[in-house]
Amino acid sequence: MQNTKTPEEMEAAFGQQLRDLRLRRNIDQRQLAEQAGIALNAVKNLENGRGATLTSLVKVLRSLGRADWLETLAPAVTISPMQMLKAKQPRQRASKTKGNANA
Amino acid sequence: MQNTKTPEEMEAAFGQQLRDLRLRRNIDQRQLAEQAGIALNAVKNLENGRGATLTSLVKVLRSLGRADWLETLAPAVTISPMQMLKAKQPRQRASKTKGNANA
DNA sequence: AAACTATGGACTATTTTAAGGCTATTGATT
DNA sequence: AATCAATAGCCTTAAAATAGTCCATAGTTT
Repeated sequence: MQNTKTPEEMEAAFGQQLRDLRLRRNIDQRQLAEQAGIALNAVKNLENGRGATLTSLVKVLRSLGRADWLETLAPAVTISPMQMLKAKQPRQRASKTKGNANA
Repeated sequence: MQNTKTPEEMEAAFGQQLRDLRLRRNIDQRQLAEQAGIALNAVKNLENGRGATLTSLVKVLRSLGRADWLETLAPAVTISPMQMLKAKQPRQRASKTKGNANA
């Protein structure tokens, strides 16, 4: 069962979360824009899911004190020193062999 | 103690995580771009932190099966039905009173 | 209910990114 | 070590986002 949301819907829902974060801190869009160092319009775009750049998002997250969230996408896999010795270095490019490695 | 990373560095580090996700699935940038329905260059931009749109990011996350991550930014606060009765409806706009509500 | 003000929406100019193609590099494979 | 293929980088054009301003709408406050 996959998510049926369209990218547009996902952006809008995401914008709502940003808004929630901002409101919990009780600051208005103008203040946030100023703190983040971007235009008020950029904040509006983000919250309304009307298109934004990753740069704007990052700056806003920093301002909201949630920059750490960006690091939670692909948590680094930690292995023991013993395993480390055996392990081959991680792949830097996708491999040719069609049979793909893992899920 | 705050993070000293610049927005640029954060974008680059984030791009690296995207790359990690992709490599774990062992697909190349071209395939990912195709699946996501965006240009190969957009994928490069994302992974190298050279500027990207939120739309591109969302499409890529969908393709990588990590769209759910987008919903983890501001988890909705759940309260009991009893609390619900007392609770005032959440703020829709930042308040004027300078004393801000919560951290 | 009246006043106040945060937010949405539109508009224009400017900057940035997407798209598509092409080459150079370099990791991976045999 | 030689080949093959994934990726970086650059170019041009089109599309999209930013910035700045103004006004309309609608929460909030008094």
